[in-house]
Amino acid sequence: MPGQQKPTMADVAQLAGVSPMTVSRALRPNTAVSAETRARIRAAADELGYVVDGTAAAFASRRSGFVAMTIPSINNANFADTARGLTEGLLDSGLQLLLGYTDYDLAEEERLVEAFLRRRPEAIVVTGGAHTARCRRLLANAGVPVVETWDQPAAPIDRVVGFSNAEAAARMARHLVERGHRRIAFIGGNGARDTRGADRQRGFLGALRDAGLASDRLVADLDPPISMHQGAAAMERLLARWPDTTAVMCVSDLSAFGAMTAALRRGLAVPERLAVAGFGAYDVAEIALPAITTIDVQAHRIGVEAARVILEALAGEAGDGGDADAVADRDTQVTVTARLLPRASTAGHAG
Amino acid sequence: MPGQQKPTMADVAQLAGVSPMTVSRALRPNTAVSAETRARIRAAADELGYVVDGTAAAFASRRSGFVAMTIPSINNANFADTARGLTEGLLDSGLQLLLGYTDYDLAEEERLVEAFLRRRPEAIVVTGGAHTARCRRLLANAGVPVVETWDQPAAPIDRVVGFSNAEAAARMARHLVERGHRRIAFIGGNGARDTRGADRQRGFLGALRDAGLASDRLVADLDPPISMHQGAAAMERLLARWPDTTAVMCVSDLSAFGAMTAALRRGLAVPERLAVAGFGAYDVAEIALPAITTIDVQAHRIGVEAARVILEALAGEAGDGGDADAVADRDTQVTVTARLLPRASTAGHAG
DNA sequence: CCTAGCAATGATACCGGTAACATTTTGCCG
DNA sequence: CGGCAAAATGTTACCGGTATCATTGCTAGG
Repeated sequence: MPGQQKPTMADVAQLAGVSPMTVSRALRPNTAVSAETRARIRAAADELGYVVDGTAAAFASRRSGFVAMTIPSINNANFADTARGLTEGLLDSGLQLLLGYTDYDLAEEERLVEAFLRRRPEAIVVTGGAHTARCRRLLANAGVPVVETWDQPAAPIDRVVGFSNAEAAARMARHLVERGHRRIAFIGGNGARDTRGADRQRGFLGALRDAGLASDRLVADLDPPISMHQGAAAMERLLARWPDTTAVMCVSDLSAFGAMTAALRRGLAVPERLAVAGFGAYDVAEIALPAITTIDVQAHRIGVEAARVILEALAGEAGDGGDADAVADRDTQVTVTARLLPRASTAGHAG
Repeated sequence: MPGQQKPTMADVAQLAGVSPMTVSRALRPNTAVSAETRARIRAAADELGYVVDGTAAAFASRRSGFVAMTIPSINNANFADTARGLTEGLLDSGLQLLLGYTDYDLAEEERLVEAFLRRRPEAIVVTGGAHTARCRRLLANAGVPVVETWDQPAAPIDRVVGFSNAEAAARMARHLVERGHRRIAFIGGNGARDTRGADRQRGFLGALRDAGLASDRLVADLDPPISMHQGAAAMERLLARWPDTTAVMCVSDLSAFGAMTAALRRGLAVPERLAVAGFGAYDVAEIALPAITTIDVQAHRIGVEAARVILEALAGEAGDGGDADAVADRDTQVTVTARLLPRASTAGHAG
């Protein structure tokens, strides 16, 4: 068996008594081949154990069948949900997802985007609106639809599916203020790497100032990906420095859970003595005891919408193309609403 | 700008005053090109904004540069860790990971494997040793190294990097028995879909019987992926049916965390009244209050080892090939040790 | 000074499909 | 039953690199 080569389309064509072109058609959907011929060709292919060489097909058709996506971390339920939504949204189109993670590093993102572009993807999805200058240039010149997600960049490269991290975090600040808190802190990350986290921090602290409160209670030197461990450690430092804090928002639910358990271990009652809020609507925030107030950014939906935006862009390209500029913003700049989910960890009233 | 086509190697060659073949060499590592020529070609490529067409390169060289991997769920820290380990292990080789998830469905795995094979991957990594008959055949005939992970199949297709789920769970059963527990339960999943979970259940219950204990306290009708929510719901049912249970192992840390919080909400002290154990060494198990006893399967290492196994297989292939059969089992059948991590959730002594 | 041997580069022939257009067959209608 | 449009199939050229082998120039050793 190992002696013989893989069969090609020509072999199948010969066995089925048709031309290679007809085989090519028969093995793809939406092509004009009679049912009888198609069945015969399928049988011949099965008999030979023939599998289409996607590499050759991609080369000949100038269509790779790939959609490339970069996310900061593969090990993150939020981004995984977005990737899942994108995969699902692309399912019927025959497009396959090429996934890579940047480790929250823009230089790594640039390398990854460059590697992806070699594969001639038919669209590219990136996380966030912050990129190196060269990466921006690569994306802009790629000649395929680009979707920035999880953010609302001031200067989008092309399409956007996201929300305002700053505004969502500001809403959480107001939530805490409304519950009577006055000594409010934020636990976040090293903004240079996690720009979305930095946006949240900015929005949160800005809202505190707008409410006339101090915004200096800040522990924000964690390196992303920000983990439960880091949240716990940050809470220790926060309490050491500002022991009279009554409420804290964390940059994600994971750090919020870590922070909350650290407080509980110290004997601080949540929410009575200390209110805790997170971000991202992870499962752990709902199941934790007490359940953690958070913001649901609809990560899965971001992926689904990104898929829709891509398919529309590709369909538009394939069409007459005359109306490309007439496409309304709502079709290329999609805002996904982030919802505040009040839970037990911020229930009751401070003071 | 949009009017002109993408430059090709021939354009770069002309600008640099060399043949296309030399350009091809200059843009790849480990090729005989003088430093001076290489620099000139790099400059020309930059000037034109040339990017190698990986599709054409893959076609011409009959090497796709892909390693395909299927995992049950993308939204799972364990499998994500394995994928990360694999990516890291392949980093220097220039191989890129093509990742897909099966949703714990063998039919879906078959579809995915088939789609991947079209891309002519240079190796395939799958999760577990259970596959449809056709999927096994596809993998066996793929003509590339196949690595089954996270398991120790009785009849491996090719290479294996894994551990015995049954044995690891049995160890946890003995751990609970040693701590004096006699009324021990298991919370698991629908075995038809999650075969590794079923192995754990089997190993756990078998060890209970070996210890002379009853093995009928079982809630195992959850559909994977088994979530925190499901763990909580399962605990409710477990306590309703067998209220005097003193210890429970869950098929994963996520369900264990859900189960534990459900018990705590009911006022059952953990571990004093009810011991809880999980599987997988997720972050949440370490940070939870109390911390959850678990088993660390070294998910990341599984990925790293799989990468090593693949690279060795590919290197062996490229070599003289005379000694292929002489490769020791330890190089193709790798066992990763699963370690029990005793924590607070099973501390103390029952009765 | 000659030549073996290696490094650097070039010429040629593909890799295995698909786009685009040409041709044949089928089906439908007046 | 003729004729024409649509469906089905075939022909041709080409996608953009790389493997392979040939060629050239140069260096080191005798």
